[in-house]
Amino acid sequence: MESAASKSAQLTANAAEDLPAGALQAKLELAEREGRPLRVKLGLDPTAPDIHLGHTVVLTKLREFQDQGHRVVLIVGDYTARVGDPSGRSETRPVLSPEAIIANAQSYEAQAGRILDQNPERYELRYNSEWLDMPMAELLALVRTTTVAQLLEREDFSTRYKGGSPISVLELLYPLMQGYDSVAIEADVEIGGTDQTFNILLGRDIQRHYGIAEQAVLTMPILVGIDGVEKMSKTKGNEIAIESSADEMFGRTMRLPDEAMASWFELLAIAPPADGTGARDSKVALAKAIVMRFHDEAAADAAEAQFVSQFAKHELPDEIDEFSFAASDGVVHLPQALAEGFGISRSEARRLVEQGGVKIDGEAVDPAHLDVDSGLLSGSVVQIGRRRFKRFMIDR
RNA sequence: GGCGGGAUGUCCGAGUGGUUAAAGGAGACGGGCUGUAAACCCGUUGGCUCUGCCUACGCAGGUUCGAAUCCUGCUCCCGCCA
Repeated sequence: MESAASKSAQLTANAAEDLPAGALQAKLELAEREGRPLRVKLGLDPTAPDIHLGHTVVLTKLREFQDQGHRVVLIVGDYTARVGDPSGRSETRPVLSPEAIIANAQSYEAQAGRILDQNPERYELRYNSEWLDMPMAELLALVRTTTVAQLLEREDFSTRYKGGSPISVLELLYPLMQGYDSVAIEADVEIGGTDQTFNILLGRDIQRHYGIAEQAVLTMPILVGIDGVEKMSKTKGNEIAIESSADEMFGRTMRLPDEAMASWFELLAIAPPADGTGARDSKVALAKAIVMRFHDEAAADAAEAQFVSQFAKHELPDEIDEFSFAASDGVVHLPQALAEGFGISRSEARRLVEQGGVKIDGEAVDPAHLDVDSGLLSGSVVQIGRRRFKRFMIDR
């Protein structure tokens, strides 16, 4: 049987920090001694309904715990989402309606099932409203576990405080509530991104105040988005959703800056190509591996072929959505048709035409001729830039 | 309770009566180059029935030939002192 030390080493291999040092290994030893699985906690912020690669970094780590026989406890922060987590943000997040939170959580759980083992032996899902919707007296008991000075140690709080930016009491409460989650479910280990380090560590203090064994902390590095700079997130538009199509996954991966590739290979636990492989080929390998993970090998090959034909050879994509346009007098005013077909404004359509960004069947549109014969346009492929295509069909 | 500061376009941020659809930056988008990378160059970035018109600088009203800029009221936000 594998030793706790080697299991621990395996789990911390691509992690950012294992706090306090050795705590994880101690927990693993404890589990062995007591012959029980560890309860490994992950808090979910139910604001974004779609799981993207950034989420999978932590989920994959949880899966490793499951594969070692431990039990994952997902906490849907339905109650805390009414507060807003200020992590890494300079401003307060908007609050969500209870309906939206539940819908998001369900969608999240369904998608998380693609990575996690949802066998009840190894998996548990809880909503923190279950215990956070507490009487005032209990809240006060929670609040007295922590001092303001402790909270202000958190970097973004202290930065904002020093800079004279607002910090609401509600935000200060967030780490306390998250910590109480660990009390409620008696977490042995809590996992999160490095931006959660403070919150997770504070959870230990709170557990101690409640007379519960302190959790081990394991943080994972943050995966940058396809812009190569910012944390992957849907609001920044730099994400790759695990539900997206093979072509989209492939294409979006290819837009990743070279410098970010190494971190993607590591955090997504994809074997990097042999030394000496060129940057572009490495990226292709990365893109294929990602597609393979969420689709299959055939899809990955197809996506690569599609990519090569479309972007290297400048051929049309295999599948082009149709757009039916209405034509009166047998003439179509292009800005209007483009606006309707691509969901942009007419002014924007005009600008694109002027800049030579609009092509009909591969021919750049002449800005002087914005009215085109509807019969000629019908059946043509209209393209904006490199990535947007629509087959225009006359609507009889 | 007292004092002070603020609300501008996707974001940040200039602008205190007149070529201001609003400097500059970021981001984004289009073109060139290319590996849908980076770097670099050029251009665009409120809407429209587009040599012009409409809308826009927290909300409402007012002064003025003319206001994001001045006045009044309102809403919201923030800091400091207590």
